[in-house]
Amino acid sequence: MMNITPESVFSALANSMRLRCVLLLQKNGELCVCELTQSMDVAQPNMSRNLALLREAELVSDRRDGQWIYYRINPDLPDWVQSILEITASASEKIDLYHTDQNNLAAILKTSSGKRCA
Amino acid sequence: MMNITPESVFSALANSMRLRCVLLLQKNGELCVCELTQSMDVAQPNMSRNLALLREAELVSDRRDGQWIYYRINPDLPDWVQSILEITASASEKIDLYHTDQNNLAAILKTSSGKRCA
DNA sequence: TTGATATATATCGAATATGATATATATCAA
DNA sequence: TTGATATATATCATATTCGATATATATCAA
Repeated sequence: MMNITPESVFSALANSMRLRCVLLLQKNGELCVCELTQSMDVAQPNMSRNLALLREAELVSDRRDGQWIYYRINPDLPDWVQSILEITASASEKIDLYHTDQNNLAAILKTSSGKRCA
Repeated sequence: MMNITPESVFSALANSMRLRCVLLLQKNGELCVCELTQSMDVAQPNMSRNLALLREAELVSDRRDGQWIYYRINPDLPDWVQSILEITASASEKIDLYHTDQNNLAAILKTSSGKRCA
């Protein structure tokens, strides 16, 4: 639909919540909305809305599996976008907030062994 | 003043005019405000305002030389930001608008041989 | 069918960003 | 000094973004 351009990529990533989503997805592969919502401790409609924006920017893609909708980094991203995401992930390692998200997610994934979400 | 973070970088670049400035500066080194303004054919206060935002985000630095204020890409950028700018420049080569800016600038630099601005 | 869960969408108000215009400041040249 | 040029800042109206809330949709299980 919409072409991926530097401006569209930067606009999509110029928001803390969307950036946190992208970092979690990049590090952990596919995640469902409730896992993202719980890891980041945000309101579900807000999460859905920002995931929709990331999807419209073509940075992520989704698939339904039963009740759950799994999001992942769009596997067909142009090389330059993938490079930007990798650089961003590496630069974000110094920032506490992202560690908290990752730790929360790890706890959720461990606890829910088998069944998703609480 | 303000720390450079992925979010601050993306916010600064998530605007067409600021992105065009950054690309021109990256490709041509130091440029004064009037050169940028004329190359991009935008209003001068708008240009100054967006350059100020880029400066506050620490993506560019400036120096005064007489009546002119020259902007350049901040030479002390962290490596990861420099990498993002390089990737962006390369990805932007397919986009016409940036070529127009560059061509306009080239014409201005050629014409004004010696003295800056019209 | 009913109820529960997961997710999306609509709406609204507050906050923020934006471009246009007017004005101020700084430098230079005469 | 005066006037011209280069740039910055202030103001304002509009547009966009954002989070919160309410509601709708979709799937599953009973």
